[in-house]
Amino acid sequence: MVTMRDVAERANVSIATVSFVINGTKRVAPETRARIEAAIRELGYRRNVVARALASSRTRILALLHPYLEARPIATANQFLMSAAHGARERGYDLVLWPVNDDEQMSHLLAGGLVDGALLMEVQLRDPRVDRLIASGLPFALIGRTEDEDLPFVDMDFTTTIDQAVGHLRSFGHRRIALVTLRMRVSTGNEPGWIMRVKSAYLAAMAAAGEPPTVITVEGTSAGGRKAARRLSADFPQVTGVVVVNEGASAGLVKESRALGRSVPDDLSIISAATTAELGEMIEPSLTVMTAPATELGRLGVNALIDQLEGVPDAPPNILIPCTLVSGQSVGPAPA
Amino acid sequence: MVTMRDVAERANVSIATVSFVINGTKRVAPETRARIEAAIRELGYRRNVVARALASSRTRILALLHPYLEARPIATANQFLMSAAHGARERGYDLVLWPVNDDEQMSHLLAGGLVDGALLMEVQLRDPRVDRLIASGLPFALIGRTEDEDLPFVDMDFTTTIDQAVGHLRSFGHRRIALVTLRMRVSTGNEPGWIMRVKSAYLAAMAAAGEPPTVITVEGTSAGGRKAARRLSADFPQVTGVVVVNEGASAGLVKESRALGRSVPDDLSIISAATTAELGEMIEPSLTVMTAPATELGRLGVNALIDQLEGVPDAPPNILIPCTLVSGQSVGPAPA
DNA sequence: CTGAAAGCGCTTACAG
DNA sequence: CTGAAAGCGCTTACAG
Repeated sequence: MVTMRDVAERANVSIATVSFVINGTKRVAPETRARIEAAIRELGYRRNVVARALASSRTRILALLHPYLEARPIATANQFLMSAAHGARERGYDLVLWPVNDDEQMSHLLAGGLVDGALLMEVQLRDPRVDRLIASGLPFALIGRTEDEDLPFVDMDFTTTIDQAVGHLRSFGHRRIALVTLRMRVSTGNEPGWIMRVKSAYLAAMAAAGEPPTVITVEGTSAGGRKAARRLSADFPQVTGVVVVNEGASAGLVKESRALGRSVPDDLSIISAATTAELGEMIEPSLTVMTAPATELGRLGVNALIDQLEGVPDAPPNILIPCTLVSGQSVGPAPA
Repeated sequence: MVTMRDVAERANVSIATVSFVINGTKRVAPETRARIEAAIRELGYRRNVVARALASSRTRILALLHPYLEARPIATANQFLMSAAHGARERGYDLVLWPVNDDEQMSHLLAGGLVDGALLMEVQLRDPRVDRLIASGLPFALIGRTEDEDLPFVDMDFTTTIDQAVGHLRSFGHRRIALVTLRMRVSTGNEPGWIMRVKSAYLAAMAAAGEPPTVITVEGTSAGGRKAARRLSADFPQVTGVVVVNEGASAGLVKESRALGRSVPDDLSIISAATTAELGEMIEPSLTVMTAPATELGRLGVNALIDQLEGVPDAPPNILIPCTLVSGQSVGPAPA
């Protein structure tokens, strides 16, 4: 292994000077710099990240924490990861996906000193991970919001998204519009904050429209989606439009509705929000979707975190971004 | 931050002794150990992972490298990640997903000293990453195989999988059976090794059956799947059975076949291999799938890597695991 | 069974 | 503009 010492010897300087040119932390005479850079090239030197981390007490590694990786489809989560990783790299950081499933693993990660900061996805209304994060003193940013919104976050703009989804259906003449969203098998408060926010936005939109609301929550699986279809058909036959905010259940909902003899979109119009266009295309008929702003959120989230780490003075305020409508074949005129 | 020194002082021992009890690396008198453990508890001490890494030149961090995260659906990749992460943790390691997209990032990762080893997914026949890995001296294990199979790997057993898929279709009376697999936009040799292996296995199976082969390669998207359906319908109308090994294209293939007036499975039977059951359920009709052994491969891969790191003498030989058939509604008797 | 000390490969005041 | 040196928080021969 070639170390900074090797480079220093070859360039006839001290290791401090080598460090200065590598990091650009101090002015170095051009000729000296050139000699050092040549030595680095010739030796193929690469700075040891671990030693640097110990000496500077900064690792420049950021952890992305996502709790539900095994449980549900996560088409958007990968977009988020890649976007955040790119953003991190541009600013000299590595962002890695760190599987963390329990308290012990969380402690290990937080106390180990291996990451400079954390990006939390699927934030819950009352999120014990956030408490730990705060207690540990590790800088973090949230993708999503807790109950109180005084922590640094970026998030989807659910109000705008739901308004647009409902508005889109209403523009096709639909009046009875249901919401199908996610049910978690966790205690109240431990569910992702977006579920509550989606419901609120939906209820507000229906109130504004003067129509009665219908909320159905099911698991984020095809089986969950089928269950939702049966409930809609059996208990709410008047409903002609559905807003789904449940990535994993959308396919099952469409399939089972059709199996029950309800044509999509002739009998039932469906719009799936907070998902990807590619996922919508997998379904028959291709879903009208509202694509999640995963790429934008990834960048914003990681930048918010790094701003914080680097003490950027005018860190931007918390930001909300709505989903984007992509028309498919699952929305049509309300049946007469 | 509470350090080992703090613990040592409180327990009236040297930091060496603290280190010994934390790591269990040396016999320590029971009373001393108890005193130290009490001090650790009382101070809430957690070992600094970075310092440990520098001192021991081991970080106990493993990187999972996956090149195509942005490009294609990766339902199985997450299963793999979670399984490997669990396996790593049981042996005292952390396994993280490290987004690496180019040479520079690869060098950074390999030379930085931050990871003890790497697990490579989507291995190509001639994989430049493998060359770099070898050159860097970093231990690694492959999920998949390069052209020459002399490197440590675990992989799917494509021969058995394809034999079973073809056999399953033939047991329903199908004779003309096509293969739909993945086309990469990369130069030959740089494509994932499994593509070639799947083709070979398929060709061998058809030869054994005495039937002419039909191979169609398309992108791993819904659009790619639709294209495959059109080609099948237009150019190979005699084909009544299809084996798909292209996770992202399976939905499009089914959709477009039906749109072309070909019922699944009445006119066309489809079996999708190397995917997940949940993905199969999203499609109408639910696909008969062969689920990828992602969980097993994750464990085996990470164990092979750790065995190597720890110099386990009888490291198991390379292992191949076939997919598992899960019947859906997409396979039926061949049309008369 | 325990400790003193060197060392892992860097960064960073401090001095010149 | 450059260098000598302390220090980051551990591990690990070595000695006793």
